[in-house]
Amino acid sequence: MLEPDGSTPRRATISDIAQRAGVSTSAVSYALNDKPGVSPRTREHILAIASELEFAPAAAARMLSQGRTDTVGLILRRDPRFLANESFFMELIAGLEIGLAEQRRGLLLQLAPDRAAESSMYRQWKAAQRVDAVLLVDFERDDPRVELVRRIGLPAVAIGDPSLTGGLTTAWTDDATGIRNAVRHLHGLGHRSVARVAGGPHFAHVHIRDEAFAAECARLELRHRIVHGDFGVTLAERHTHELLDDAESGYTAIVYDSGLTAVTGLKTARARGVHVPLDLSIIGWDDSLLTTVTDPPISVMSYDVVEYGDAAARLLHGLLGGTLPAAHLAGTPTLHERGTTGPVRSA
Amino acid sequence: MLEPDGSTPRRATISDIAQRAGVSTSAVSYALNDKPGVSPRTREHILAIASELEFAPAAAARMLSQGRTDTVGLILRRDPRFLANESFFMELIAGLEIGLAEQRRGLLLQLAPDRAAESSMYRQWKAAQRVDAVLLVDFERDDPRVELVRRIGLPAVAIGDPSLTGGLTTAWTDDATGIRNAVRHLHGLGHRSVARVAGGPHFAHVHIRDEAFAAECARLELRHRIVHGDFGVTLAERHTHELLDDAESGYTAIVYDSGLTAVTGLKTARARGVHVPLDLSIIGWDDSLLTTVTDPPISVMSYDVVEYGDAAARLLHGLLGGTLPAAHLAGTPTLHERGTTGPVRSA
DNA sequence: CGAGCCCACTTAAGCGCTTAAGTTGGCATG
DNA sequence: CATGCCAACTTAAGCGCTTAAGTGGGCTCG
Repeated sequence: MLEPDGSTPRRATISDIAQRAGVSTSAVSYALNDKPGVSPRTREHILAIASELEFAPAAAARMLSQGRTDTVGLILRRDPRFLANESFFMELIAGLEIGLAEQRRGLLLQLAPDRAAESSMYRQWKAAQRVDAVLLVDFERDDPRVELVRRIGLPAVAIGDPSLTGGLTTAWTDDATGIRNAVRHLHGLGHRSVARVAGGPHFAHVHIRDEAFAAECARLELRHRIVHGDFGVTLAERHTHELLDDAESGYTAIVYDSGLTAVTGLKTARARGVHVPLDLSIIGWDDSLLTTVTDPPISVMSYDVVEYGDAAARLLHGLLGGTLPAAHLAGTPTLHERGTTGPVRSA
Repeated sequence: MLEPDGSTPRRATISDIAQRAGVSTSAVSYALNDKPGVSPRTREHILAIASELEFAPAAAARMLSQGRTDTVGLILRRDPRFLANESFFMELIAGLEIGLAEQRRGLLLQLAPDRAAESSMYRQWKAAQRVDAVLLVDFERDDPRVELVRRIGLPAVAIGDPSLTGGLTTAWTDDATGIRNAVRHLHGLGHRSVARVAGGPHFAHVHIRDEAFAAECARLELRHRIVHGDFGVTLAERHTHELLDDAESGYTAIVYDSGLTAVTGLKTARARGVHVPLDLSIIGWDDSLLTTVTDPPISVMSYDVVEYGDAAARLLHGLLGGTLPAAHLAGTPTLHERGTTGPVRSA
């Protein structure tokens, strides 16, 4: 493909095709886009030449004249150093890619250090028409992005609970039902005093799990308690100690809000000589290698995140196709029982 | 920002600015791009109007007339389901983003199911001028992508060992020196019989580590052996058993090629009643949560992957700026000693 | 004091597509 | 056999920028 002089050849344009085929560029355009206006014979001829030249329409030219980019944006507002700790994002991205690939759309990825940077990036993308739509993750309560994308007219698909996405097209997982099932399961095993080590309460999903957890415990008349941390190791450890110190309450099960905190809880309990699961049952959240390599492996509430991403991509396709915004349930976390849950040791 | 009728306002173009400022569009263009041709007074005036209108140049128009997209592409040829297992990629992406953000470039991310799909995506990107350059990861020996990007004239930065990237601009980490140091460290601890549980031998970095490992062991007159797997749990377990079964060789240390395999090795040894690190020292590769949550935490060879990505982004900037291709050392894996390495138990 | 020069602009062309609005020539129709 | 119509095209305009090539007026300088 190199020219005699060693330079890269000029890429083919529709004009080149037109010239070779002896037609106008518009005929070529019609043929390539499968639109009426050319005879089957001519169309085939044009298509043949196009493929011979390995033609692909210049993305920029298409964008400019069509006003669409076939690209969607995703901004992750996370510390780059900790991003990799959450396999959730990588799985979500994987799922998104699967869905987007089918739609022949690309994914423009960006990290933002803070909320201001994130917002200005959305504005920027909108103003520069860099993306056709965006995906919103990591919802918080009263998330300002809902209002923002609406105001600037940037199509968006939210990945989070519908109660917080303000009517945007939403892909969600039913965490409330999930945690209710977790509580019920523990209740069934004989646990009567359970705790929850939660993430930051400003996160929407944390709040939702809080409410459902408390409600279900109350319904089943379980003694219960929730402590809020930040998904980090330090607080998870401290909170686990706190709960285990509380002999009066005698918690026999703890539900953690992530895989990492659950692992931390397991180690902490172990270090105190508390046997898991005989003395204490532990349930984590979200499946990952982390929770499977411990000894014993940790029982977790989880759902298929890759599929979740795929579902979001489909919703996005619908949205851009004109479907009206709606929430779409993409899964309910299910208990994957492994080695850290069991019946209460008979007193 | 909504019009009275509820529709989104038309975004501002340079014509709008030109009109308001009472100048031509070219004057606006010169002003916005900081080029000569407008007086400071006019420039300021134009800039003021632009910011008032929240103007951002249409990316597509820019691309079309400039022939550049300010976007770089990254294709990951990995099974979406397993992608998240390697925190490496997420960290690398994080690093890339840091570097790219400074250059005001975006990252177009794509997953590919196989090599054919990957190759055709590069061609596609090149033909459609979707990206200015690409980043190449996961190098294999005789990697066909080196030839491909050269032939189609797609600027590329390779992330891998220079011996395999065929003269492309390359960011690399010195795995050979890394593993030599690991071997030396073990030797210093008194180990005289060491093994290596490696990943798939078609991977470039695996091969490089193999060679350096063998050479260093030979130099230090250590009994040694390498077994090749696939970075997966099943083979890692089998191989660990195999090595520990080999009483004659009496391996007292095993170096694994990843975090996951090291964790697997630790579990396997434990299950056999082999004490780590008293009976067996274990070294993993690449830092991740996985290796820190085990008990004991695993000693690993690692380097700063985020920085690695950042370095790659910088190289890319240079490449697009006309710097000649060169290899750039971005780090040497260093031993992070934690709980799985120790002196040989005196016999 | 006129020639020439340069600064600060404008005009116009072009990037590679899409698409609305012509323009044919062939055919059926009354 | 003139009329009209439709399929199969072409022409031309436009998307929103960049930039090479003008243009005119104020200035310097001999």
